[in-house]
Amino acid sequence: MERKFSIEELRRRLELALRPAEPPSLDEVLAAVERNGRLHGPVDRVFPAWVTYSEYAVQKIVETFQLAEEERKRLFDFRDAMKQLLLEAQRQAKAKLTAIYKAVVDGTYRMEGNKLYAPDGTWMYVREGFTQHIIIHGVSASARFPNLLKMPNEKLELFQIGWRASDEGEMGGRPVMETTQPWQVFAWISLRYGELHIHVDSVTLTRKGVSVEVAIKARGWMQRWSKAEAIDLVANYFKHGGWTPLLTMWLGDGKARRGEVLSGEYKLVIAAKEPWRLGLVVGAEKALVASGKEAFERLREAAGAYGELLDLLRAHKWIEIKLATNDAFRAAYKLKARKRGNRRA
DNA sequence: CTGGGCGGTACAATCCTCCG
DNA sequence: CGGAGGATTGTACCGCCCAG
Repeated sequence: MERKFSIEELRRRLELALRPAEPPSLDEVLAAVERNGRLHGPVDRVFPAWVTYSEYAVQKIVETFQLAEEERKRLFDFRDAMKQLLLEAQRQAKAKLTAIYKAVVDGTYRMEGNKLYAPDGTWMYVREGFTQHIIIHGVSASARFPNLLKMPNEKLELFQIGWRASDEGEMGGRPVMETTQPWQVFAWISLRYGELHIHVDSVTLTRKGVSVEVAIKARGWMQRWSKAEAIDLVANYFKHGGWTPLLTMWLGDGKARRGEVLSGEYKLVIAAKEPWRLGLVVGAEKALVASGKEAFERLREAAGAYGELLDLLRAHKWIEIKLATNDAFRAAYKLKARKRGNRRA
């Protein structure tokens, strides 16, 4: 059944998006990132959450990695650029959504093609069957990100291939990442360091509040692999016992199944158009690449120093690997979950 | 060439129904 | 009443065009 555009539903989502909200605490932000990697909520909560996360990540990176003065400076510049972009995007999003909300309430809006217009010309995509979102215009910046990991080129390339095989795209011959998950920004640019072009792309109205899409182009790298080539490379390395590209591919397109891992069921399932290239086919466009606790062990080992970064980023999929491979971590996690459950009950 | 605007859509993630 | 699988929703990935 095709989703029908409903003005009542739009109004509900706009109210949620514009609801006054306090900025979240760092703990709340990290809890959201650990849960499913995403940040949702009113505009006044989501943008500050992104800022808080970026500040946290940069601070942690500085504390964790040995960096030269110049590299630290670049990191702080990157953080400041992100903050400025996010706050500018927040203002623009708020202004646009407010104008649209007013038009919806007053009944002064007008539909044309895929767009809903407010009287002042502000518009939003509302096409049937697609996500309602506004485009953020002119909020972009150049920045540089240091080479934190300083790994040998051969190892770096293996990680890059995995991202390319999953979430990484291409724009004008350069690698790009568009994401609504802040941990992915840092996990990715650490492997595509150097000159970046950052762009706040759009703000989507979801049932749980808005989400923000950030696009980053790595200007210092050429895109060397097509999607299909990268997937073949991952499969080939894996056939010969290489787990490194599989780790980043799993971070991108792996199925996160925390419940199964917590109940002792260990399966590495990856989404792919041609799943047979990767392993046993388990349902439409899904491959069971490996199973057993050892598979998660291999992924954790393959991470090496990259694992330290994923640790501090609190990436939800990395947490799954840790839950599968670290008994103390799993026990602490279950204890925390139980406490939360008790409080609620 | 790069940056930016516009838009399209495949498919992953999540929700929810319904069947045993 | 749990969970398989279908339906819905959101995101990730893509391409084209234009200006500077």
